[in-house]
Amino acid sequence: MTTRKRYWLMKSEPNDFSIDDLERVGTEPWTGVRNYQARNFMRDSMQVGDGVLFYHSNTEVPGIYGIAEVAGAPHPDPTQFKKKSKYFDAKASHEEPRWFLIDVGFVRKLERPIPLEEIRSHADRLGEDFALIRKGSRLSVLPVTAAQWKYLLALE
DNA sequence: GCCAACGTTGGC
DNA sequence: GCCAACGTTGGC
Repeated sequence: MTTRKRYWLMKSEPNDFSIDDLERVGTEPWTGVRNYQARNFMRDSMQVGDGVLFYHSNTEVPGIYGIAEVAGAPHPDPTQFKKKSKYFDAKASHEEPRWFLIDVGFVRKLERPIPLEEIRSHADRLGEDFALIRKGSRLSVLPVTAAQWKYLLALE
């Protein structure tokens, strides 16, 4: 059974992994998410072909910098098993993995980044429940409605 | 670098 | 199950 295309926003610190890095490598396994809500979105709700807004956090001008897509089915995050990784999780096992990820594929960079500040100024149109601008929300993987997707990209 | 907000851990 | 302590996120 197929389900209609969904939309997401995924945050990354550009010092760590930027939209330019994604353009270079083409596809990247989204390792290192250690938040259950974000994991659940990747494990349970994301489907190949879903749209992804690529967001730069912890940077001079935080905002949406590009478009990506879900490029692979969910599978266990290999870094949880690697003792030397900073994402190692002693409570995870191959039999019972705790962390799952999807692969993210490059689509395009935005002609013009959409700064968080500008996104905030459209809060009334985007809705109070939009997790990106909801007070206190720090989710690094979050759902975007089709209407929000369209509205945000119209700002480009 | 600061710090508010939030999530997780662990003692009890 | 409560909640204090701690760690992390991420804007500023």
